[in-house]
Amino acid sequence: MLIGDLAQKCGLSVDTLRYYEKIGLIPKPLRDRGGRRVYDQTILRWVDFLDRLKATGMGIKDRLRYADLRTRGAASLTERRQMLEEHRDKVRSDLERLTEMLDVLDDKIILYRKMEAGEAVDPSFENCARTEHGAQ
Amino acid sequence: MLIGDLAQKCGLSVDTLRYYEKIGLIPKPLRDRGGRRVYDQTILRWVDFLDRLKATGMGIKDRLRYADLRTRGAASLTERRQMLEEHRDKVRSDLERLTEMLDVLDDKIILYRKMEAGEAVDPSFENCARTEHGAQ
DNA sequence: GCTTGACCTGGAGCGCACTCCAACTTGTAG
DNA sequence: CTACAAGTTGGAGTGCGCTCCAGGTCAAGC
Repeated sequence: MLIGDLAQKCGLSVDTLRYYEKIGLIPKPLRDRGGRRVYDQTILRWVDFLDRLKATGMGIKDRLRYADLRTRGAASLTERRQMLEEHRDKVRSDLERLTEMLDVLDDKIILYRKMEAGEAVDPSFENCARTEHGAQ
Repeated sequence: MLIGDLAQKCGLSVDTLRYYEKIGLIPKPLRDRGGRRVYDQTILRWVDFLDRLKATGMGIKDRLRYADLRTRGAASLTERRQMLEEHRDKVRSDLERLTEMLDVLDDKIILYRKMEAGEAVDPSFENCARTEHGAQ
């Protein structure tokens, strides 16, 4: 599998893959006679997992740290688990914050609908800590 | 309320507040005789709301767009509602993705624990699309 | 043999979102 | 009156995460 195929399969650009290799996020692949990178299937799982870490808000430094641990093999299992546990906790609290915000958004959307309908809005909404109406 | 007080109350730095003003995210406040910015309480709700939009992944461009609409007053209610609805949908799908990822993390952490305990791991995990073990 | 397209490298550039700095003015406490 | 903390400005710098570019090589199809 050449870099273009991998890019297509994992949804990253060729440039991004080379960038990831440069900073050490993905291991250096073998090369063919012509010097082209040749990947095997296993890289796909790794790239996908990296993508999940990224999608859940893990920055490049921590992903690098994790990638580095990974290259150390089984000896780093415990450290990796600890990283994942910390990250999981972070994701959990992100989830809570997001859920909360979803409610705020829903409330606000309902309020806007009412205002659009010309309904008189309870003036106390002015003092609702979760509301920013902005109708000046 | 001077800029330092506001900064403390809303948890942003003085520099960030001035930056937000510069790019148009927050309205230009009145000034006192000495040229210092003087904020009233209402700014707090707005800054908090902006912060929520940011915390839920709305970029600066969209926050700017929203801020701009806000300055137009009631005439922009519908557009603002539409923006919020779109954003809410995005947040909802983020939530789903995050929840899914949480499961992946939990699975992986459990797997790591087992591996740490020296348990033989079902070789089929190699082929589990959601798993990236990295134990080389 | 030649064209075409995918690959290679090193390095520059970019958008976001701040963050810091120098040099200056102003308000307040002792 | 003086010291100093906190404010002001314009502009430069930072870190992240890519993204693009020039100039070159290589492999495969016609």
